[in-house]
Amino acid sequence: MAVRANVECCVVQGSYRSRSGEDGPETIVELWCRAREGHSVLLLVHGMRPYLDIAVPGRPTAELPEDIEQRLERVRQTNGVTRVHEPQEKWTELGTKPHWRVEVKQPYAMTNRQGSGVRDKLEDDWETTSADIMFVNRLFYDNDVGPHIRADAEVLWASDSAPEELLATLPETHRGDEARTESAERVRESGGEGLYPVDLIVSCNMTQVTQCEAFPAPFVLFSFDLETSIAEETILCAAAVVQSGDERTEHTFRGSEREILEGLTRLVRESDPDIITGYNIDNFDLPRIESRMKALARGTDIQSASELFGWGRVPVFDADGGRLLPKKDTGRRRTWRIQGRCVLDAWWQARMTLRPQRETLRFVAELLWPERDDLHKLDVDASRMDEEWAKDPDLVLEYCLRDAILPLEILSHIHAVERKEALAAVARVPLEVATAGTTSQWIDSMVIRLADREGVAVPRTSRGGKTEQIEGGYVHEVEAGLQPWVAVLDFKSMYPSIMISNNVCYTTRIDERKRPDEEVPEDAHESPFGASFLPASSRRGLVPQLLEHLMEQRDIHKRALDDAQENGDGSAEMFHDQMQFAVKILMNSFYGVFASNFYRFTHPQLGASITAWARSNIKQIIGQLEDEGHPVVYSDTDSVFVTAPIDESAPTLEPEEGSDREAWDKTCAELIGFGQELAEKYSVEGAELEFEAGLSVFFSHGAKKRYVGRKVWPRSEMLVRGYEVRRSDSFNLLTDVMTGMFELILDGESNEAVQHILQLIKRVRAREVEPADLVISRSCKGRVNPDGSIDFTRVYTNPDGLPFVRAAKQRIAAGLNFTPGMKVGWLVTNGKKSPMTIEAWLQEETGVEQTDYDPEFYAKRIATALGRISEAFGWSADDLLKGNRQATLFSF
DNA sequence: ACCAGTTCCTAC
DNA sequence: TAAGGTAGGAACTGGT
Repeated sequence: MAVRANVECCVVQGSYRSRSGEDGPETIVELWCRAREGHSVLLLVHGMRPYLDIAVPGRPTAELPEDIEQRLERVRQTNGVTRVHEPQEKWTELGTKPHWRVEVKQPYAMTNRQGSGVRDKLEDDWETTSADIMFVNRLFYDNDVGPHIRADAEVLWASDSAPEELLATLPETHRGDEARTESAERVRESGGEGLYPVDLIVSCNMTQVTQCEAFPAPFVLFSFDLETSIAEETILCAAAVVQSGDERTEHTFRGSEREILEGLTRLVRESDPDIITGYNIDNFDLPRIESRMKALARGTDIQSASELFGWGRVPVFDADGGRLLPKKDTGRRRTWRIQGRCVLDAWWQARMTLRPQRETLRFVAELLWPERDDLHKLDVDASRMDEEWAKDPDLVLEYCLRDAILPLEILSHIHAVERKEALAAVARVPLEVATAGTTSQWIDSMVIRLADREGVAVPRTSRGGKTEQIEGGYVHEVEAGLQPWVAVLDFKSMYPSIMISNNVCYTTRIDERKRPDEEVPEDAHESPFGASFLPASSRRGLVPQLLEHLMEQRDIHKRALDDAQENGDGSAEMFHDQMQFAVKILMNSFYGVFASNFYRFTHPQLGASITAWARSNIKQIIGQLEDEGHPVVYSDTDSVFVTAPIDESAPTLEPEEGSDREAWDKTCAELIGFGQELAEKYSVEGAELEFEAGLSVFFSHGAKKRYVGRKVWPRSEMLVRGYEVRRSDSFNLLTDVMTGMFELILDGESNEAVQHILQLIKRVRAREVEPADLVISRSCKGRVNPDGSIDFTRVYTNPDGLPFVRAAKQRIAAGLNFTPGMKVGWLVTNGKKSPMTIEAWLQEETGVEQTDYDPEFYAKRIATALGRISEAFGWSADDLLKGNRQATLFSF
């Protein structure tokens, strides 16, 4: 008798299987999930059919073509087509017209090669839509669910790790190791591949899969690291750490390469992780395991290969063994695909969230945990791994294990898993799409399901080439010098707001050429660009609907976040904070996707209109403010920096602790009042202006996107934008001295600031500064050749003219890892030559001290960067280098 | 000394 | 091929 169970889980990844049964072809969706209670689940979903929609090409006609029946009959007779549904009206760019849903045998029948797929064949006579949707996505769209689902399902098998209460309800034929053989057969009967390496295997119909409220799923993480020989390409040893909740288990592997790889594979299959991590595993460890697996496996025997690298969450004993092996996807997908799991590389996550100056694991560990020597102490020279391994294998193994632990620490520190799960929940995609997918996939997930509900046909992603660039945001000129008392105002979610209030959407764009008979109401929204959009009363756009919903969602999470903070509920606080952040990210992604020239619901007029409205709004406000006597000192896209009308006798410096603050506090209050007043005055429905910050002083050297300010509201802090201080390709010494300089300038001590610089330049020339503080770094591209070497010529016109390419080449020559896109550091050893000579900075990895640098180069570079700023006070870069001023134009 | 071209990184 | 956007500053090379 069938036992049913209610499962609440988060979908990690989905896939599908095809079979032909007695009732014809069937496509079964496989969902790999982690249940709320902690066990892993494989869910087989039945009842879905692959399909596409077809319509008569061109503008809709009053009558269908006379031969429509014959045409449809030809469709029915097309090889691969199993059924044609009754027509439904759907909106297209050319008007609303009937669409027939065409079911096909299997997903592959849609697009199989040589133009013989159903889609290709039908395209000659029909307009095809909904014809490039990945089959698994259909479950999420058609059922309107996200990653957190509830399924009322039949239990096919449960391991002993499944929840006790569930096991108690199961007959012996359905549980534990003794029931493996017959259970595997049962799973196959239900369309699965056999006994998947999970805790619970269940099956249900798509109607039994419903949305459940998002919850933090107790994912299992697997982090690993390899140490490899530099001379031989072989693997010397490996370490892995499995994390489940707060528990961690550590494992080390040594011996023959075969033993190491088999050991890792057994551990993956036994510990059953959802997420695979490590440091730069996408570019280093996973490719290395693959190449060693190929060298060690017996020919092309899948069985033998899978013993070494069968990390996929599918049964081992199966003819269809291709899914057992991880694969680097075709195309330029950044990460690997491991069936049933997702790869979350700590390197990439750290890079994106921390923007470290350098990207070695050592550097990131030191950045995050400066006090913890045990995490970044260097005891092994990575560039001499063979010698180190020969000398002290235990030490190398210890080092390897530490490098397997660190990625888990990094992911946890930056809440990477929570962030990805929240993104998945808001975009309503499997976890793997949140971690490895693209922005347009997230937007697709939100837009397509709404389009389906609203009867809008879903066009294919266009393959058009480059089109003309659209005009972007407006940036106001900024004058060099100090400006006291400035209020910063900005539009709240400017682009989303514009899209909502003007009903901007692919489905609302008025196009008299494409739809000449469409009624154009008087109150259409006409953008300054010239394009027009229907008012919401005629047709509400998909995008405005989605954005409005997201805005509401964000408010809900923000309120829940406040409540959680008040109640001291840490986990709820984390959850709602991640959710509101994910909503923000997704809201801001809409504009970019719709302004791109390839997205399926795109038209160049959409992006151009949005930015035109934005420019018009901000310029109008600037004009009004200036007319009213409030000078605008700066503005960028959605912000305005306005001089507050504050009496010249008011203090501009915050008084010392304890001294009389009355005048200061009063002035701050005036500034705040002014800011709030402006925000209220200039806010209109759909274009809300917010008082963002109050600055007691603002400074720029006169370049757009570069400024600093002393914030007095809402918090006291220094605000810096654009300057070297913010840039990851600056060097510490410059960053530090510039930060100090800004502090002094904002305090009105520009003379003092200049004196500091002069002294620093002296110290640099006397070689009295730490070489580590002079390391410059930039990211470096490259193409990996089949043999693993890097080709720089395919990405750079003159690679050897670029210092970072030379630094990358030095790294490679030293036997250290280089992966395209990674940041490389260097010291300039002779700046007089052209190109300058440099030395790659390898000290963090080799432990070998590097002291050679060109003092004059650094003196000059510091003088140039700081001179731009001190120029406002009469000190040019040359003056700084000379140590005195020729002529005094100003006095301070 | 100055210029054009290439490249990266940042602000929105 | 697969793919969110534009505006803008600055460093450097390799020329005149």
